[in-house]
Amino acid sequence: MSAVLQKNIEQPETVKKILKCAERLFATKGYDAASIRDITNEAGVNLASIHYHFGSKEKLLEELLKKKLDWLNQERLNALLRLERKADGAPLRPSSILDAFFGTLLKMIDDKKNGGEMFLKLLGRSSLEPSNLIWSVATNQHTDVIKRFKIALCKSLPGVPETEIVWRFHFMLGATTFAISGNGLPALFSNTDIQMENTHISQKLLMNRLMAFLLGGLRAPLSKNVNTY
Amino acid sequence: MSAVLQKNIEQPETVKKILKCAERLFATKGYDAASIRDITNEAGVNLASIHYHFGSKEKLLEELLKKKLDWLNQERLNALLRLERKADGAPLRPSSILDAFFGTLLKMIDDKKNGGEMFLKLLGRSSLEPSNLIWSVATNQHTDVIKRFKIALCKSLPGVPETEIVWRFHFMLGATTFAISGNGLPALFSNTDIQMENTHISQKLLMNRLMAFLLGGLRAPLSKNVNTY
DNA sequence: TAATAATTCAAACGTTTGTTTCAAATTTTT
DNA sequence: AAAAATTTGAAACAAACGTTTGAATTATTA
Repeated sequence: MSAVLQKNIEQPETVKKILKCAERLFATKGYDAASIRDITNEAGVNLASIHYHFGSKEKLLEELLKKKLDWLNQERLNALLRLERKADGAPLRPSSILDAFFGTLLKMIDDKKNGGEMFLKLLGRSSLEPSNLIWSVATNQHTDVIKRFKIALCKSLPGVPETEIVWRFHFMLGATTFAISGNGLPALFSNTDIQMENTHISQKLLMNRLMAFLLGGLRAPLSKNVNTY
Repeated sequence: MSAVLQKNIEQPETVKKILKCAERLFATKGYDAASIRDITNEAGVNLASIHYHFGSKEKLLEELLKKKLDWLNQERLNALLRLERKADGAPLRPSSILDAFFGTLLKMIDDKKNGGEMFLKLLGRSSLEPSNLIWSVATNQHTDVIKRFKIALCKSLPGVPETEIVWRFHFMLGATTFAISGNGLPALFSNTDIQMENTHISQKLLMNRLMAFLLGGLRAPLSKNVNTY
């Protein structure tokens, strides 16, 4: 009987090994370029085991993303609820909201045991891929979490139109994605006079830098022409 | 004799058709997913013509990116030089510099004739791809242009450390990339209460929004902890 | 117009891809 | 211990991939 049908009862050794290697290979080589032979070879399991345990290569990626996204958005929601409980009805500070949303994400970088950095690279890559698989695994739970953050931001920034906040949310996602998986800048400035601390980016330092940037962008004065559309 | 060796003498009809279709297909499906059969079929040319005219599929992508990047960075440089000539030695306003760099990029969206929007999507996608092909076509000319902008920003923002400016440059690139090729947000907020004008984003409106955000991020107060590294 | 070069064409090449098959091995249940 | 279900294993599958070939065709040159 195929194991695809019975889920979450236990995680056999083989499944764990596949998930771990698939995560790293998808992140480093990209989904298309990482073949299931690469994955099974590196995991030391049989070629057919991916189809046996997951059904297909695409299902494997979906499960990978879904599992971590579920966890991430639950963490985000918890952080937001904690803030709102403490604020007791009052609007939150924008920096607190960003910290709950993007800070929770960035904290995963240092989760080496669970391959946090690999996941973040994979997440960033998937966000721009045309197949849009990242959004196909977005459940109602995820969109609900996003919506709660949007509402919190609107309350936190009265006077800024909701549409504007949504756009800036979008921009912040882009900046964060590049901050995580952007291999662009180091390459761009290699062999020049800038020395980047890119061998291992300290999560705390990167987070401080990114947060200052995001907050500045989020709170930027509105363009005069925005409402003349 | 292979046409790969003799360049820029003229652009046969076949080459133009290939470039046009390849640009759109690479942008919409991604480099891996867009097969040379897709391209040649849609272009109405023979399967072998890609190898005859370009040498390989990868060379085709390289040529595609290189041609437009050359043009883009030349435009950027011209805009910057124009600003510096007018300023006559004085530091430029940050908004002017961002306008020269990112504004020049965003203007390409409306260049329908030359498939500007398709190129921008392709550019954004390529930036995060692990193969890092986008940086392999970066000539000295390109890095020189980037470096000039970095210097201009440093002059424009005394008191902000160069390293910080480089990072914020990185963040701005990410936000801009998502602004262009981010299919994330519309999907995220579909079926909700937000209506996005996403069928065709007005370049001018998007640019105003993005510029306000970038400028806010660039000029954000420095995080206290940044220099305690 | 004859000769030469450049281009197009259909067909096939050898790999690699994700997937399937079915028997062997292992684990679990009875 | 016997039986049943689950998991692994090696091999092969069909399809799609980028690439190559060599003859036919078109364009250029002499």
